[in-house]
Amino acid sequence: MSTVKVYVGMSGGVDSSLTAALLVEQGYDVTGVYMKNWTQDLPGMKCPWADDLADAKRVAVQLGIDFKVFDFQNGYKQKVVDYMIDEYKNGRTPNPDIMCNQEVKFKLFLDAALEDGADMIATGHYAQVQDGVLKRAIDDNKDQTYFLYRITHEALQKTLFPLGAMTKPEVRAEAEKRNLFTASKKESMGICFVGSVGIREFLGQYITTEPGEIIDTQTKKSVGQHDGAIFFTLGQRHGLNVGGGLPYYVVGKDMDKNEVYVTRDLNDKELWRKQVELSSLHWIDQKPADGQKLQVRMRHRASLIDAKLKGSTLILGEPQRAIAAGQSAVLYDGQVVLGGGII
RNA sequence: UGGGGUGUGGCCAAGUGGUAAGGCAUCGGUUUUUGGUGCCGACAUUCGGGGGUUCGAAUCCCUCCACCCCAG
Repeated sequence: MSTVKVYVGMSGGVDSSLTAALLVEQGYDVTGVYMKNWTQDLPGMKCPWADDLADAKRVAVQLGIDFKVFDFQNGYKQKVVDYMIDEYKNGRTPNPDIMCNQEVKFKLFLDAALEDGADMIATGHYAQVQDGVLKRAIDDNKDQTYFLYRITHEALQKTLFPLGAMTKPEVRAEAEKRNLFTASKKESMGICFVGSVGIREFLGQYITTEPGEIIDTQTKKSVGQHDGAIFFTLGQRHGLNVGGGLPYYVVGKDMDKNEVYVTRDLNDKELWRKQVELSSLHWIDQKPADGQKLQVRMRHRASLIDAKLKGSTLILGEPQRAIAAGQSAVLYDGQVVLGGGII
């Protein structure tokens, strides 16, 4: 039988570098692909993508595999960046990385790879896949399934996650053992295209904002002014610039009035939810039964908590803090990722 | 220009003779793919101004200034 052709998404980090190395060792016909996503080139700001591309290429050369660059700038801008900006405009708090996986990595990239002759794709995600079923990674600490719940069953059938059974320290060690150029590269964080600018400044470039009142819900009085309600999300503490006494936390906002509501009460009802409505439900394999006992993760790296889904209402076993509209609830049945929805 | 009160870093606030707590905010770092949270660190040579007493004062005295309350 002929060898399976796998296209590996290489970001220039350790994880995807080792992913490619492992696949080569396992006998696959590997091609490295750097996805050129949309970035914002600001004067005076150094964009790391060029370095990442160079790193990815360097590793590919090291491994002796083919290397390509796929340009997804337009798709990425439309599906991820614009989505994010729109959500913020509507007063919500989106998760662009989930959208990036759904729309770019496991759609655009997958399609482009297949078109280019690949049989499968692979990425350095910490997750496991088995017969099109997504499962949590062995390394609980690194599990990235939260970001992957909106991938389709079909896409997963053509996907490999070679790192799913490894822990991060093992990955580092194996990368070092192979002298991969990226072995000790620092972990990347934050929204890639926003870079070091910060979400505030980024949004500020696409949306004109006006100052508005910050209102204490306990006293109903204004305690200060903000520079745009769009910049604040549920549970947020910093950036209000209001001093004195105890800290204030955002408990809500009114985009039309451009008002941000805050409280000093850590137990404020708005801050703790035990029930949330989900929309845009997505199931990888099949929908769980109504009322079935499940586990849910309300944010990346949060622990799994018991929950039940009735219709589109998610009932949590214990109250969760600062569950903002636009964020995702990802449902699990043990190790299996069922899918989830947007709050 | 009658009586009372207050004035400590951007904000709140300890400290009443012994050489400026703490909190909030802010800034930086960190939590190893979102927002946010949390955590760690930095942050007043100076206590409304000016004199004086004292070995030594934010703390005592004098005086000026500012603000608040009550009265009229």
